[in-house]
Amino acid sequence: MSKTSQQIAEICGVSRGTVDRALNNRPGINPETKERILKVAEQLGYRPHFLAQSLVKGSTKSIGAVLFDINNRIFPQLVNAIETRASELGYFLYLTLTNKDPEKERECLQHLVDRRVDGILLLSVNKGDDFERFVSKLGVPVITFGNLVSDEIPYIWVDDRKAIRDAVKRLAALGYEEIIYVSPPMALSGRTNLYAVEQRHAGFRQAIAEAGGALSADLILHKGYLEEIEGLLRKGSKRKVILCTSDKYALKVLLHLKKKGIRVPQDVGLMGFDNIDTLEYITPSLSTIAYSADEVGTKAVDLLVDRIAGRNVPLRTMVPHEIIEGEST
Amino acid sequence: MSKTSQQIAEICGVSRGTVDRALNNRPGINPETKERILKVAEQLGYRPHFLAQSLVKGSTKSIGAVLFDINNRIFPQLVNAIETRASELGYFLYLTLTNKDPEKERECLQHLVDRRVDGILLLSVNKGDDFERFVSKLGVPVITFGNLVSDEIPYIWVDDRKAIRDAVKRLAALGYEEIIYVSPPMALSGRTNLYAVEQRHAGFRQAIAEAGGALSADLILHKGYLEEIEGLLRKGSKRKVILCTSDKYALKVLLHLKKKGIRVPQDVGLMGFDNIDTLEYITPSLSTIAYSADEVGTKAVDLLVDRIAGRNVPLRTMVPHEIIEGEST
DNA sequence: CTGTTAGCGCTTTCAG
DNA sequence: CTGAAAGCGCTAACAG
Repeated sequence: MSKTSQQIAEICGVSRGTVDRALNNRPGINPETKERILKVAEQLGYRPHFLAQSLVKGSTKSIGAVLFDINNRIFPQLVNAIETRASELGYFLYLTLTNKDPEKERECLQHLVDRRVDGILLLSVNKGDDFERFVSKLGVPVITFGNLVSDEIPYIWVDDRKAIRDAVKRLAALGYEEIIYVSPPMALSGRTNLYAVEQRHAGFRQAIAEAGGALSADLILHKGYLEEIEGLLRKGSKRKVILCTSDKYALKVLLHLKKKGIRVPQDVGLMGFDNIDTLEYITPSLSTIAYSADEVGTKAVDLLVDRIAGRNVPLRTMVPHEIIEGEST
Repeated sequence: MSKTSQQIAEICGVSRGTVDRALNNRPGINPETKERILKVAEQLGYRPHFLAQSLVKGSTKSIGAVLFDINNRIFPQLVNAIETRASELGYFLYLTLTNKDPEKERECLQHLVDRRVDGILLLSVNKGDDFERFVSKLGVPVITFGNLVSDEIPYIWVDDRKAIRDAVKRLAALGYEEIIYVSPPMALSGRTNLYAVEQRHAGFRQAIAEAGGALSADLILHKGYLEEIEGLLRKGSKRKVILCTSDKYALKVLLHLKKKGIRVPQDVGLMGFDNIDTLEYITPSLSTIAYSADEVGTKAVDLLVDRIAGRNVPLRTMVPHEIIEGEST
C-alpha cells in the first residue's frame, strides 16, 4: 500500500541514507540526485511513516488533554483553543475524557504516557499527595488548569479569588446589602478536586470579611439551593442579590425565579461566573464574571510546548477577568 | 528513563522472546519463568512501548475525528460520545478541528493517515468528486456524519428530510397557515458542504408541496433574516409560524421578537431543530426537533470500528428523531 | 519450553 | 557526496 523510503532508494538506485538526505534536506548531497529523488518521491506519493520517525526520534509531536468537565459550557471554547494552538505549533491532540472518574483519570494519564505524548494538559478531578507523586513520576511535562494539583506543577487559570472579591465589591457598590452565595459543588469538598470552586468560595468569605458588617451573607453549599433561596428571600428587608459560583447555577436559579414570579433584578439581583455563551440568548441578560477560555487554552498549550522544549515556565499564570454588567443586577 | 523488554530479559537471564511470551501471555512458556518475568516487569514498572508495538503490528488503536463545527452546540455531546465509546473499545481519539477551512480539512485527513490512525470520523465541509476521490484514496476506513461526502462512504445522521416534513405536518395540525422557513446557511449553497441543511430545506419544500395549498410558505435563506421576518409578520392575517433550520437561529429570532414586543406563540409560533441543551434555560420553551447526538457519536464509532475490523456496515444509518412540543408553538 | 533471527520504516553515525 | 551498518523497542517465525 504505502511507499517506503527503501522503495524510493531502489528505484533511484541509491541508498536509503541518500534518500533520507534528500527528503529532509540535509547537507551533503548532490543537488541533481536530490532533485531526482524528490521527483520520484512525489510521483509515488511518498509519505514518511510517522510512527517510525517517532520511534527513532523519541518525539511524537502529539499532546494529550485530560478533561473531566464536558458539561461545563466553556468546554467547546477550551478544546477549540487547545486544538487550534496545538495544530499551529505542529502538535496533534489526543483528547481523553474522564467523566469525573478519578480512576479513569489516572488511566488516561498513564495511557497517554504509554503512547509517548510529548506533554499533557490536565484538568483534574484527583488531588492529594499520592496523586501529585503519580503525576510527577509520569515523566512528561504536565500543565494543569482549572484545578490545581500541585505547587510544583505549572497552573493556568483565572484568579478566581480576586474575581469573586471584585464581584462582591461591585455588588456592594450597586447597593445590595445581602448576598446569597450559591455553590452546590462545595458539597463534594474534600472528596474531589474542587480547587477553582474553593478559591471562589474563599474569595467570597474574604470579601465579606473585608466589607466589615456592611454586607451580610448567606452560604448555600448543596443541591437544594432553589428551595433554600426561596426561604431566604422571604426573610428580612435588605436588598438581596444571589451570586452563583457558575453561570450554570445562575441560569437554573433564574428559571426557577421566573416560574415563581419573582422578578430579576427588581425583587432580587442575580450574578453568575464564566460568561458561557448560552448567556447570549438569556433575558434579562445575566451579570457575570468573564474571562477568555480561548486565552486559557491557547496559553496552556504555549506553556506546555515551552516545557517540552525544556524552557522554564511560571508556576502560576493568571488570565484577566472582567465583570460584565447585565440586566440582572 | 523507561524500561525495555530487553532490560527485563537481561535481569531475568532469558531472551526477549521469552519476555514477550510472558508479557503477552502467549503459550509455550514455563509458568515459573513467566511468573518470575512478570514480577520483575512489575517491579521495574515496565510499560510496553506503544509506538514500537504499533510499528510492528500495523495498528495504532487510535482513530481520528475531523470536525468543523465547534459552534454547533451539539459538539460537546458528540465529542463526548465519540471519545467515550472509542475509549470503551480501546481506541484513542485524535481530535482535529478545521474551522470550516476546506484546505485545512484535507490536511487534517492526510496528517491523520500519516499518523496511521486505524480509522477516521468525518464531519466535512468539503464536497465534490475530487474530494470523494481524495477520501477514498486515503487508505483507511472513514465514516461520515452530518454532511454526506459520497454514496460509497458510510454515513450516519438523523433523517433531516423526514424530520422537517414531520415538523411541518405537526405545525399544520396545530392550525398554522403560513410557515416562514429560516435557513441562513443556504446562502453558501454550492460553495461548501451543506448536505444536512439542504436536506432540511428539501424536506420543507416537499412538505409544502404535499400540503397542496393548505399551507403557504416563505423562504428566508440569507443573513438578513431578522429584518425580513419583521416584514413578513406585518403582511396578511394568516396564523404564522417561523421554522428555523437550527435552534441557534430560532434563539436569535426569539431574542429579536422579544425586543420588538412580538409575543411567542400568541403573535407568531417558533420552532427550531437540534434540541441543543441551551434550550433548557429558555422561556418560553422552544418547540424543536430532537435527536440523540450521543447516539450519533456512539454509533459512528461502532460503525468505524466495524469497518476497521473488516466487517461491512450499512451505507446509511439514521438515528430516530422526535418532535418536542414546547411553549413556542 | 526457550533462544535466535529477521524485520516494522526511519535516522544517524562512520567509512569510503 | 554516497553507502553500509547499527539501532529505536517490539513481534513473530523458526530452530533447537
